[in-house]
Amino acid sequence: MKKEEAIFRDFLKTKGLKLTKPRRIILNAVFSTHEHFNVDALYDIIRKRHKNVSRATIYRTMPLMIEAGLIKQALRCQAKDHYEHIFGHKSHLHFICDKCGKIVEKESKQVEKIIKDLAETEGFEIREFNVGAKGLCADCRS
Amino acid sequence: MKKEEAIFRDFLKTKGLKLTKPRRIILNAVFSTHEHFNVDALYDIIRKRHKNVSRATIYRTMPLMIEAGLIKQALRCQAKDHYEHIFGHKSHLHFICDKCGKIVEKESKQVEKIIKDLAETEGFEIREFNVGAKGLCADCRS
DNA sequence: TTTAATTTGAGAATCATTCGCAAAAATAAG
DNA sequence: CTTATTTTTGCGAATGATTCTCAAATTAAA
Ligand SMILES: [Mn+2]
Ligand SMILES: [Mn+2]
Ligand SMILES: [Zn+2]
Ligand SMILES: [Zn+2]
Repeated sequence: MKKEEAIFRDFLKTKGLKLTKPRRIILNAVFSTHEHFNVDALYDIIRKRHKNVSRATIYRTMPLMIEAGLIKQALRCQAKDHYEHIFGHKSHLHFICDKCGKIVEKESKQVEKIIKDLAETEGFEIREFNVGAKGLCADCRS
Repeated sequence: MKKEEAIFRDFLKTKGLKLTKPRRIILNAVFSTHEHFNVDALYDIIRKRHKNVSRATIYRTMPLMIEAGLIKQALRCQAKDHYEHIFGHKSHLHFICDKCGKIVEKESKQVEKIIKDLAETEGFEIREFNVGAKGLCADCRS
């Protein structure tokens, strides 16, 4: 059993929930990608594998995987929520190109540290960072 | 004429657009608040003043005011886009409480500087920062 | 196998935002 | 002050992502 599956199973158990077949299929789809994804993308991946899971179930599963600490809401693009892995990935910030939609990722321990400190002085408990900027990517500028 | 109106008028002129009555009403509503606002909130403010502007027009005006540099998309809350002033306000980051919805603002020149530098090395031109975190506010933790 | 609790799929319902279009307003010209 | 041209507006319909409802299916326990 893959590590993320163990994490998910354990999380579900603490909530009195079950690691069902559809949930396992969704989990595999989620961790088969290495980019940002949205519900429709997962739906397509699952269909291509000749599995069948309804969109409703995918929608219902995202918050569970977020609460389990496996994924997070990364950004909103084309009116859709996009997610990304947390498990096995470093935190980073996003530069989103308004013109072509491209997303550039950058790491910065510093930014995160500063935000953490600010949160602490405020008594705020951070669950999910959301750091980035919108604008024009290098290609679209020229 | 207030400064923001002059800015808006000048911006519109460069685009061959007109500073109409509805646009002026919306502008006043926008700058009558000093908090984050959404389209419905503006609609209510306008109605209370016995003016009448359709939601469609408000929706159409937001992108104009953004491009004019007067406001920005601040965050998304309860499935609605929320905006805030840029003109006359310092840039800041948002801590959003998942439980009660409260938003705490914090300034940090440092964070902005680091992000700017990262963008520069990437050749990315920033138009709008989006920095913050979601979690639990001090009140909701206890 | 029986039972009780949870989950699922299908489609309907929501709801913010966008669109289409004919009527109104703004601006320029005469 | 007209007339002509362009832009804008309001209305309501359309869109589309997400959520909800609920009966049937699955799961795990007894
Ligand atoms: Mn990312
Ligand atoms: Mn703010
Ligand atoms: Zn681009
Ligand atoms: Zn709170």
